[in-house]
Amino acid sequence: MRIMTFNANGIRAAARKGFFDWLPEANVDVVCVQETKAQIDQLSDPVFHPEQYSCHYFDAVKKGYAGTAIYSRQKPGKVLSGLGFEVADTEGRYIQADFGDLSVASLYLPSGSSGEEKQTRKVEFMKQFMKHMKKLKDSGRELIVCGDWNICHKEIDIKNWKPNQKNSGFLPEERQWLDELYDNVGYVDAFREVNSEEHQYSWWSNRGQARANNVGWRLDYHVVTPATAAKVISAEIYREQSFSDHAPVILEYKI
DNA sequence: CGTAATACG
Repeated sequence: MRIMTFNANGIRAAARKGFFDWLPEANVDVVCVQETKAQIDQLSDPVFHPEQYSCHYFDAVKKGYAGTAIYSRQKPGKVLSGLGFEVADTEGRYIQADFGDLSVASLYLPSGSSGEEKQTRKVEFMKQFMKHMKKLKDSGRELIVCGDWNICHKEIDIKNWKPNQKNSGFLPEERQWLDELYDNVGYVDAFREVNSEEHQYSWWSNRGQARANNVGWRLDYHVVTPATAAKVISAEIYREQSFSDHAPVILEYKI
């Protein structure tokens, strides 16, 4: 099973740049999209409902903002939208599709980079989301939470770690929250199971020549249960595919 | 500076 996570930064913009033309070539079974920045009535064009896939969108109430989606070749047994708290539910930040014993989710964790109030909201979301992850762990289901986590975990995951230690996305408390998720709650950064290379980034600033020079951050993860981590075959970031300021990240699993 | 609607990342 091949699964992609992709922050589209506007699914309509990504479509114009050829994302849906490339999709068949990517040959994935599940696509987890973040920042669709559109509401379902703005996505009536068939391009946004590729034929081979069962497509589910979860939009923000606010127009042109946030939103997640899941496309899957197999029709999900069940789709869950939201998490039961305000920010997740009104901003379309979490959608989960269940396939038998396996759940695959698309997460768009809030960004805190545009000010102190946004950072406070992000931290509050993180707190609530940790509870959700603990609950899911206890359910014993096999789980793959794909998405834009908006946190860089380690020095290896960011080009310039030193000057970014006081910037949202690489704050010590954010990195510690991921430590907690991995070391104590028991999840695994699936990408790092098979890929320990440096310079593996999934997001680059639009400013300057950041992407051309690969001055980036790894923010887009597949966070999985240990049993699933043992099934990772390969992990690749498609930096050359410029549909968005994020790159698609595809993992292949023995599922 | 790009995306999409005048904010947000």
